[in-house]
Amino acid sequence: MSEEKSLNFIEEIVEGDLSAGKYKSIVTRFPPEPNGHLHVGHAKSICLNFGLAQKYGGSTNLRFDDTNPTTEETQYVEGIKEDVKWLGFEWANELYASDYFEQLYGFAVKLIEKGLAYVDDSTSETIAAEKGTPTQPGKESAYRNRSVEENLQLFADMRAGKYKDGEKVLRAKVDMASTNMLLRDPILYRIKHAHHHRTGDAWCIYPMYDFAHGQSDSIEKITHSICTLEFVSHRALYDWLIEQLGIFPSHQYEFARLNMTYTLMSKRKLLQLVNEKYVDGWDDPRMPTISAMRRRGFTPESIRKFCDLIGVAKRENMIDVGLLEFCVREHLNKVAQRRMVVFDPLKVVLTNYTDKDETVRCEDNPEDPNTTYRDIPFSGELYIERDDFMENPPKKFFRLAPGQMVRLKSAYIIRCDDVIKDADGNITELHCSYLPESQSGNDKSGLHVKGTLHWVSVPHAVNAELRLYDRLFNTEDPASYEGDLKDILNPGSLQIIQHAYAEPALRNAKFDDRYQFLRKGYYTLDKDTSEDRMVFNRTVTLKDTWAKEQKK
RNA sequence: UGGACCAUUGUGUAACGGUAGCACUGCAGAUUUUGGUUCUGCCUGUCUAGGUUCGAAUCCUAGUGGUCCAACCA
Repeated sequence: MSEEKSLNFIEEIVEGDLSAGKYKSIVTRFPPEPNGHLHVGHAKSICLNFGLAQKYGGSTNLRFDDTNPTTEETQYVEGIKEDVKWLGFEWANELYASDYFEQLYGFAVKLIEKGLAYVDDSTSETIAAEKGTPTQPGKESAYRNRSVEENLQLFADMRAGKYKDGEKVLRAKVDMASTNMLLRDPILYRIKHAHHHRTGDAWCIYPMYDFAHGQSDSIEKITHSICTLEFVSHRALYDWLIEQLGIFPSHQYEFARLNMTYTLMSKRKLLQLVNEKYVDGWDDPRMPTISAMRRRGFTPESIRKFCDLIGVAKRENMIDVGLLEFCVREHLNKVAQRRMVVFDPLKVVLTNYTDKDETVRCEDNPEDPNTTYRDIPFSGELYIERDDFMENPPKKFFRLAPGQMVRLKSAYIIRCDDVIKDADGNITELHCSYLPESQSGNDKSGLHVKGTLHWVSVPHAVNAELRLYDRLFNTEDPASYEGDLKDILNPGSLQIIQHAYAEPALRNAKFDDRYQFLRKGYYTLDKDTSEDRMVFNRTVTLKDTWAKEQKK
């Protein structure tokens, strides 16, 4: 029996509408503005919109809200499409608000004819001043009562390019005294002599969000138009315009956007990080963008799982970034190929090992019942992790120490006999003896050791560069920090290990392969990899209870 | 100081007038040739005050707290 999963409030609305017969099927949309790249907050919205249509048998449009030509670029359109696809969703139609410019113009004319819109010659300063404040009513514009004919002519002249930017606007005539600021004669059209990424120079007037979004929804017969909480007060205008225009009544529902600890979600600030070179582009693996998470090695499955776990509600929230990491680990644990890589080498010489061409067999993924195996070359000179050895170990240190034994993963048990140091007292290598009868899978030693270490054979080791990422900010809520962003950047957010020693199987690593470097973390090949240099990104570390124990 | 929306363990999210549950985190233990995984157990919560009701997290009122609204941005 599968357990009944409770519905979120939007699913309840949809189920209510469906069972009441209000709609036969639903239509949703994901409406990004192509002025930046998508981030994990958008992923929440994507999963919600596409997920709803999937669950209830409907369809979802991808609609670019491209009504502001000065900030929007085709480059972003392409990036957004790639991101949505990568997340695993298919849109029914690829649409653009700019497809509707002619229709929208017609809607505006209709409003003018109904006496519900007028051309205003006021400067933006005047309009702002007359708008009033949340506690004081606004003042009606001197141009508010122009005749329908005059408005029609003026609006046509606006379109014809007779005026300069900012000289005139088209405003709705609603209520300057409304307690809802958005109803105080909102601007519908403004003049912008700017090149549009799709319509080129065909237009010099562009509709505002409020006169494009709801109308586009209506044109596409969107049944459930889902957006974030800051649009709650827009809903009154949304409904008013649809009613006055007498067009298909789409309905808007609002949910709380995603906030996550240690991460910035504002497109403006993310752009700033890119422009001021605090990160290396939109897909720098430390960014919360979809493209960055992809490059870093997150899987679409794990992001979808995350979006499922965080839920959908109207309460402001702050999700622990650890939950995202949990979802990534959970999925990667199931699919990642295990490999051994030594980050900070300490040489181990097996004094009783007589050279033979030996390989040891190791499963690629113990979580996979159908796991494949690979042969790893073994030899008398090995690298282990420097911090897997301690000369004076504390209690419960299950790794290597003088006289102590550990198992080398998939190979033998070894004992540390001698610690070799240079003139300055630095440990340069360890002399150990191995127990031939302790061979992995064929252990007749009768011993059982607490610790198992990863290792790499010195003569067979291949070189790789490792990029270890940590949170970009050192404050839990960077969005609420008011000073300079660079003051809260985590200086250790990127640590590069130039020369790590990897087992030879890694030489065949391909892009999109997911690896678990044993006892270290999950890694994936970075696009900076070239013929002569392999670069791996750390997707996320493994849980490390030993590190936690030590902090106590 | 106007209006709108919101308030459940540390963080999220359920409970639709009838036993406050789930996940993450944290803690303790078992298993483990990854101090990973897996498994078991445990901790912590209904913003406050009134009211309605046999019974309130749920409904009502007031208060308190948070978020949003005065871009020719979306």
